[in-house]
Amino acid sequence: MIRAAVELFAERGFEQTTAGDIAERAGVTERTFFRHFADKREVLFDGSKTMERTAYDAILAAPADLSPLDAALAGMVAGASLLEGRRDHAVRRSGIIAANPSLQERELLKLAAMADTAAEALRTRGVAEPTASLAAHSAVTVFQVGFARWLSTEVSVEEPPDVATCLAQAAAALRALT
Amino acid sequence: MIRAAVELFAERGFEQTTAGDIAERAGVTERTFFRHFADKREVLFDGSKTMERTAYDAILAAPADLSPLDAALAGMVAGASLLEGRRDHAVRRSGIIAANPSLQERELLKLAAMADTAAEALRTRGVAEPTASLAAHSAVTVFQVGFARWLSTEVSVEEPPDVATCLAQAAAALRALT
DNA sequence: CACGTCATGTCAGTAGCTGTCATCACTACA
DNA sequence: TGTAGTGATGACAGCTACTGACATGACGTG
Repeated sequence: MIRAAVELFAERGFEQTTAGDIAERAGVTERTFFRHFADKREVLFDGSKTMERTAYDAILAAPADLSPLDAALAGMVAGASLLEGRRDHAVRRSGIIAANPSLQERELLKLAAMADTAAEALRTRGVAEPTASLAAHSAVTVFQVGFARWLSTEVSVEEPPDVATCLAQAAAALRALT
Repeated sequence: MIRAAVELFAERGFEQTTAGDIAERAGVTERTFFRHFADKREVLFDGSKTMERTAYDAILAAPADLSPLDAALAGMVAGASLLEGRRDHAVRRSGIIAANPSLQERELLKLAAMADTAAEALRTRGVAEPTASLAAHSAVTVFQVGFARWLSTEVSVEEPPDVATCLAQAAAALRALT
């Protein structure tokens, strides 16, 4: 169903695709579609929970002497690494989301959830508020900026971009702010 | 209509209130409601455009020797100042939004729009990417954290909290991250 | 072979939202 | 004063996202 949805969204656009269309191409009923996905948008955000947990675990597993921001960033790198081998898919998905405000909303909600989870992990590490929230949000911002850069770099210049490298660059730019 | 909507959302909750209910209490038709608001959620985000523009103008008007982050923060303070005298309303609105994920999505979209606008203002000031985006997003994060703190401080302790003060505290905590 | 349970199909219904046309107030201008 | 244009609203039909309820069939377990 995910594959069917991505295909259709890419062909006709998100709004022009009905839930029935996706179900039909996937060979199931519309009702069945809504039993697997809470709503039509959710079909594009299947792996978000996994990424969230991965980041959470990585933050807890980070060396104890890391600063809150560095620990949160380690979580982001771990989460982003999950997509390392699937750049083409990520690019197409990103294009679909960029073309539709309601999908952007959903993406922002997922990122906010990741920030909340990261803050929770930092608190478990003993970081107090509002430092935990600020570090988590900052790390997610770095994730956004670095990830976008990773997606936008041309592959034609045969220099295979690395997610972790892009995030590190964004992190460096963030530190330069103060 | 905005007043009618806020009342009903507070009484029965967002999902339990239909667009027809709001329209009826406001003395208009459901169709008329949707002519004024793009969707049911939008009724809670009426002033967001104004705040966005205020922040944009303030960033452009900020002293030229301010750092990107400080200029962006000046914009946030200017935007937040619009709500200075309406804390009670902001608190009630915040409670409604916190109780509904789809409203949180919309709020995140508005904040992202503010971040984009702030980044645009910074670029106009001559700030390059990705510094502009990072500074803008960081400033919005400070806005979120500081604003939440402003809303959560008890009024009973007769110490009238100041929006700008709350934002300044959050900004200080952000700087302490690095 | 009987039984539970789990995924799916079917059907009816609600609500968010949109297009279209008619109506009505208000304004401008002859 | 009359008339034409403009903008807001009401009325109505229609589509689609999503949900609840019930029936059916596959499958593993005893």
